[in-house]
Amino acid sequence: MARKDTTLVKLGENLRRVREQRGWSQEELAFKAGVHRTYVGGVERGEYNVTVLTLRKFTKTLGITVQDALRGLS
Amino acid sequence: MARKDTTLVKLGENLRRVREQRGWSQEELAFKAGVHRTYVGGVERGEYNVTVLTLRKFTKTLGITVQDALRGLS
DNA sequence: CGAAATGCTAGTTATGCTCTGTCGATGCAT
DNA sequence: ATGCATCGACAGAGCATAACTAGCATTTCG
Repeated sequence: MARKDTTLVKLGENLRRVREQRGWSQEELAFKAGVHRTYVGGVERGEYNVTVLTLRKFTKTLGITVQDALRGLS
Repeated sequence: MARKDTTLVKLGENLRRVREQRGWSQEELAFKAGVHRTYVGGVERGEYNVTVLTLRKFTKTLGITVQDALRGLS
């Protein structure tokens, strides 16, 4: 898909920031959210065009809203 | 995907409300947003798990933010 | 150094999205 | 009252890609 689209990069940055605040590794977040480890990395790098339901898995696990995750996108 | 998931139904309701406020048919919105006619209907009915970039097509066309579209989801 | 965390690639599976077409409801002409 | 056009719900088939998985390379940091 639109690899490295600025919207997706921004989303990835937001998710990574929160994950690091929680002190979790990508693998920990992946397990808690029920997705694959390498997928978390790809999302954080803005390489995947995530679906709404998958995004909700991340935000619920991280304890933030979908709005938070999408904050500041161009 | 998770057809009729409450999150997707809510998203669809939000998008439909704005489209109707604009006085546009599904086909008009589809054309302006660059997606297919039948897909708009499906999204509004909560039958599709939209991706972030597709959601942005809708929100940009409708002149709202992604946050607006995702407002009030359970 | 050495181990854990992450990056990256390639291949597969599941599904997002397109496209064609049918149907019933509605409205508005003639 | 009967065309006939627009609109939206819905199905089925196919293509594009989101998401999963395994494996190894690289970075990070004690």
